[in-house]
Amino acid sequence: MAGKKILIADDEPDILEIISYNLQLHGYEVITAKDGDQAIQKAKQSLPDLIILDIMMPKKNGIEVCKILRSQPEFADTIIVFLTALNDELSHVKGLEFGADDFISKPISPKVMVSKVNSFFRRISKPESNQTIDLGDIRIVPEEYMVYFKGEPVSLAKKEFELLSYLASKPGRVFLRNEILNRIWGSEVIVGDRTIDVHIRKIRQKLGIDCITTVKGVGYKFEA
Amino acid sequence: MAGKKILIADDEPDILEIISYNLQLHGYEVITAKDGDQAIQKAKQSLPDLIILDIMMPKKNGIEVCKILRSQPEFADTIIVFLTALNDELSHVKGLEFGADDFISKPISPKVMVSKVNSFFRRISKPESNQTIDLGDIRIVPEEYMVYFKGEPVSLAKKEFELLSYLASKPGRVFLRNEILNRIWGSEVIVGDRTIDVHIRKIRQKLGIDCITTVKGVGYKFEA
DNA sequence: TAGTGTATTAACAATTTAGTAATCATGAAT
DNA sequence: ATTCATGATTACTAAATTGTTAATACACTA
Repeated sequence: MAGKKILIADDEPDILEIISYNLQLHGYEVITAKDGDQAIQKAKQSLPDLIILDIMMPKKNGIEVCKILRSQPEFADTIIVFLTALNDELSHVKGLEFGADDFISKPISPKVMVSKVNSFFRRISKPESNQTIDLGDIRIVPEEYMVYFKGEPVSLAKKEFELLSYLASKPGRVFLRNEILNRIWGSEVIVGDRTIDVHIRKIRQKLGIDCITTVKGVGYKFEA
Repeated sequence: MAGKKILIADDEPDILEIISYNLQLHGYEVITAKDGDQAIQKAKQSLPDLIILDIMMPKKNGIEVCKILRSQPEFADTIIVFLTALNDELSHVKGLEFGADDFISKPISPKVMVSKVNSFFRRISKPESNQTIDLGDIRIVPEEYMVYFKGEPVSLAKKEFELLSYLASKPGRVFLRNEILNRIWGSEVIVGDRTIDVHIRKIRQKLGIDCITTVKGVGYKFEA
């Protein structure tokens, strides 16, 4: 795990200090930020592997920060997690809707924090992009450029296939329109606003079921 | 895929019955076992090509069975997969540690099961380049530089033969145009854009059936 | 309830990509 | 020397994919 960079943004200096001390002890390189704007600025500057955002922060809150970062291509593979109050279900839901990968509930002990962080990296270290994805009735086989729904082969066009694979790579997680554009079309190409929608539509049509959920104003997510 | 032997071990007779019925329909020979000990005993006796183990079984659980089988040389090349509850991450990790090749999540429909099983065998089908390839109506004999369609010899030119053999070496798998160029023409030679197409066309013509599927924007794949 | 912003949809246009047939170059076989 | 098969190229056609547009539909807010 050594050498991984972690950015932590929280407006309470005590928390920042305790957490960063403990993460450093375990060989992580820690960058801190005390508000939303600083978080964005430092993130761009140091390109961390993991970003931990408190939801409640001055300047910009965690969700806004996440949204902004996620729409930049360089943060496509960065793990972003939120710090939330223990029973703040709402934030949990919203967070996933804005492209977060996971949550950590406050209050949290340093020990638990470290072990969670470890597990993030463990989990991430194997995102084999052309591995078969298997979720209940839907199976996506990149090697064959084929999707199977309840065992029946469904043939999707290239863009459709790429789009579906991308969304399905992290079921439940919302991908912002910008993220999708960056990933599927590349950051140079510019396509119209409705292009994604149309491809999504075709996928829904061909698969026959709606495994892709729209999150208005944000993006799309895959759900089994 | 015909003639492949599959051993299924599960303690629920219903599951056993449904799955084995469906696999038999597709030409597989199925052996069943209702607990861990029986699974081991029947595996040794019939040497199946694929073993499907439920994790939770009486006598010995799936992981134990897998461990024991893997320690015997005759099961080194056998595909072993686990049946697990959908989100049982732990079993997944443990399973891989003990030599499982893959997982099938429960609940599973017969159709999905059959298509997964098919793809296991497809994946395994050895890429020995000058071995006779035998797929349904088509037989490719490298040492004769000959292809037989329903027993009738079809003579292909060298490039055509190489191309077909290459594609047929992994049925179902899509080969990118670039992969094909590198393999058949070599990386130094550069040939025009339409060259592959023309050769593909000749193969399709000579064989009379379309066993080669085009994946637009990607490449070609062989399908029986 | 009208108004705003956003997504869905279908029809269409543009573009990209593959299929085809004719042609040429090469070299082996007659 | 001529014929023939192979393999590559070309220019053209056909088809599928991909992107755009414009007309709704939908949800939320004022």
